[in-house]
Amino acid sequence: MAKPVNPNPGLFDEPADTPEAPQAPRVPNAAYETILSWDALDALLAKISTAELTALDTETNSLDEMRAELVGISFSVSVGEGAYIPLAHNYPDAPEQLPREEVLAKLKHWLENPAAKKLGQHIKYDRHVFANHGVEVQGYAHDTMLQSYVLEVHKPHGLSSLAERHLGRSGITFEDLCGKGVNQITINQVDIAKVSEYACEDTDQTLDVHGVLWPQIQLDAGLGFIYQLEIESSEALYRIERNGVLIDAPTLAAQSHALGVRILQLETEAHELAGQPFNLSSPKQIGEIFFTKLGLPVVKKTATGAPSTDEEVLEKLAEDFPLPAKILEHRGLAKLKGTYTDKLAQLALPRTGRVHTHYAQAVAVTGRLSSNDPNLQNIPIRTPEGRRVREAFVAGVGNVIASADYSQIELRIMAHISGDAALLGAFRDGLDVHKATAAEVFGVAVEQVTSEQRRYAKVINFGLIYGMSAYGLARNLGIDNQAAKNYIQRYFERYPGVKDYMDRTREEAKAKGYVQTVFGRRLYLPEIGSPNGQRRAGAERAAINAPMQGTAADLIKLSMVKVQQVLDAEQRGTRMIMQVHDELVFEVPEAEVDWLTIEIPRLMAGVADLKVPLLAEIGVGPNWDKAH
DNA sequence: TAAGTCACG
DNA sequence: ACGTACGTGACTTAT
Repeated sequence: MAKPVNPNPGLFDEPADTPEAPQAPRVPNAAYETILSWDALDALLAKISTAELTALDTETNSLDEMRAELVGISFSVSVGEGAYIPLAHNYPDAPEQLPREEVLAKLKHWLENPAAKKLGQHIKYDRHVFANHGVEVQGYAHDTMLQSYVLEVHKPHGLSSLAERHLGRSGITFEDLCGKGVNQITINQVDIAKVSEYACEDTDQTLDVHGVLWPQIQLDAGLGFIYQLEIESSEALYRIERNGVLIDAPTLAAQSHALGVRILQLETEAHELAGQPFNLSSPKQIGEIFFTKLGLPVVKKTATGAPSTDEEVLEKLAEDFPLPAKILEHRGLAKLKGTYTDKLAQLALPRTGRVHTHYAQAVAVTGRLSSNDPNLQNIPIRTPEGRRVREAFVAGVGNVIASADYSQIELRIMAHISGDAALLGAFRDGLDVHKATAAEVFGVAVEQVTSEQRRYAKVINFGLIYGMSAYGLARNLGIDNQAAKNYIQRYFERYPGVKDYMDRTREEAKAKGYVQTVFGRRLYLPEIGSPNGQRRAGAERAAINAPMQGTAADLIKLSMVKVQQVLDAEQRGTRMIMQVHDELVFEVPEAEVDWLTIEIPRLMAGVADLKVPLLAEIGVGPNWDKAH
């Protein structure tokens, strides 16, 4: 039977998949107020000044937080109520609004007062928006997005999802207001009454969601600790994003040009070898040329059954044929040019030449950050040509770049959690851990370990962190299954504590449906009980990896918070400018280099007292490449 | 919008 | 017998 058409989607939709969600009656709109006079603003200010906690939200003309301008501000101090101050609605015949800068001047004291406690959904964004108007908001105590991330990392964290899931409330959507696709308009072009309803609903629902989630967090000391860490990290991340990183555009342009010349040359050569023109960037067309026209052997297939042309396949085919090598080189260079050397300078702010990434704090299920627009966490380093991109990450006049990274952080965490005596001993003795592993697995003295054996041990150690199988290890080392099995068996004989940890973790995941980091972050594994063996096995591997990756994420967040706190307290000129999972990058006045090279590693190593020492190493140079 | 590929830790 | 290493984001092609 066909569902009846809903004339007003979003407003009256039933929550589809949350039978446990309570059904609250829709809030009467009468309690939502639009502020258009100074008297009304004064009354609002009086109200929020005495409130215990105020939900605060901005409406803007852009999702790009560095460029977004305020269109209006909404507030709620009790559930069911709300107030909206329209500031920059400029459609034809829009009512006269209070002047934006004067309103902000009036609100500035309250906004910047740390004692005036505030709540928001994704507060890092709003911090940027206010900062764009010269206001540095203080007193942000809560963020419902981060509450959800801490409590239910595997579920969506958008406000509308939270309101549906926890309150059974729905509301006006952004698309209802502004449309979508090419016809989408910005919120300043939308009727004030409609936006007021929408904006008040946002702060109202935020306060309402907070009332449900915050008590749940308070029930568990570990979750409370992690939540506080997330709140403090949010501010540190805001500072990093705001600082941005200086990009040397001419260097990138020169690299782009050189890459372009070589790419064209490779195209010509590839077309000649193929006997016809084709698009070297199209795996489909490569497949046709390789496997249909030239009759090359199919090495492996993709997820959808098509013959694969990925790097591994091309390497293999390049042993016997000339064309795959051309494509391989073309792929690499086109990736560098298209993703990095062409793009990074475009994303810099013209006035400052700095790029400002966005760190997503509630995306990665392990507790890690992710970085986007641009992603500064996947800048090349593994090949010499790629690594040159890092030469374009530079410091301003009188400054240098410093990079501090945790050494072997995940293996150290594995040693801590497992308590394995041999692994703990290796770290306590300051050994080269891969070499030590090789000595154990191959049964030779540490001094006798060959570079080949060390390389094997390194792959094994990585494999352990990823919850490897013999099959996976065999593929990675290019050895047969039985040999891989033997290595793993040998490893577990030498490091029985690690074996126990792996077994315990699988059991814990199955019993509880989640695993935890050292600091109490929970990582849910919905597929751990799946009847599908493949999915279940995947969840088991994730269960083994998550405590290590997640604890490492906790540690670097602790470091970011601590380091920023010290930089502020000592009024240093050093600025934190990037985070890359186990690495923090700084722009440092030359006069502070001596201080920083001692103090940052000390701070990073000191954020936690584990059964193994933490080690952070730091390098300094004129650019990010030379700082390693 | 999905698929394939590849950049990072 | 199965057939994958854990976690991300961006680009290009093709539908």
